[in-house]
Amino acid sequence: MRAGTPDNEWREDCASRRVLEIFASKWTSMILHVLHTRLGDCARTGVLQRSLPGISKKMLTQTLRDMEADGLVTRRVYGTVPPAVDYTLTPLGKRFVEPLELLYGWGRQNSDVLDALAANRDRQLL
Amino acid sequence: MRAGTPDNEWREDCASRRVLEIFASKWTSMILHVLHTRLGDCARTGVLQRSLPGISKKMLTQTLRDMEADGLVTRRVYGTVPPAVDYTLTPLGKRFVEPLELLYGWGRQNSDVLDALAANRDRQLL
DNA sequence: CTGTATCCTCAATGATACTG
DNA sequence: CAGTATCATTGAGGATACAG
Repeated sequence: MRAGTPDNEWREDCASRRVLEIFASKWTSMILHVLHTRLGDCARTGVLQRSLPGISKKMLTQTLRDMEADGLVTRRVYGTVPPAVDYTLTPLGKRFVEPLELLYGWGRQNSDVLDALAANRDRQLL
Repeated sequence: MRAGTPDNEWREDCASRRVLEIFASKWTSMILHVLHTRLGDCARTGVLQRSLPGISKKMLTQTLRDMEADGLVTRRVYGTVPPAVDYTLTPLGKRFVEPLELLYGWGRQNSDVLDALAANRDRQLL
């Protein structure tokens, strides 16, 4: 597959496709969004969890660690008892908020299209 | 989870989140993109397959059928031998090209950010 | 040419309980 | 409070062979 792949914009590593891969994880986009728009780019673990109804402790930590590895957030540990940890959006992370909000903005302004799609899906459940 | 979910923008069915769900499937976005930007909104199965290096016949058909169910494309079968089938982007489908190209456009103009992310990931593989 | 039918694998996600 | 460790689930995606 690698050898036969044409040198065009459809390669696995083309810029366009990589944008979507970032948001492939179920929670990454929501963490970026809530962190930036509601929590001032920085928040403690507990605050994040309460801001993301439905997320489990496991997925929260796991996603945040992945984001840290990607350089999207910075993890700070305070040597207190009980322990306190917070996550801050990095400059790189902030840049990824841009395309995300672009998408969210489109969704908010085009809810009719999304509703039409949902209607089609419901009709399918006959 | 349903009962305890606050009535805010984080509900499973909020408009913003649904935009990303559309592109959750690995091939949907690429089919939309190639169909619109390179194939004049309509193409036969074989053409699509050759335009999407790496896709299997199974995933191609499956994704196209899902898109048809969603009202994104129209499937036309010609009673010829050998059989011919083509898929045409619906008006609804065309509207979903918009946010997709928005995202792709951002990616093309910000490849430096995507490269930075990739670099972080590589560094992680030490 | 187009599509179906199996079988298979693996990674993402979640539930639960435990630790410092 | 923050995080780790298991275990289980499940659905997406792919390989292959067959069919109309």
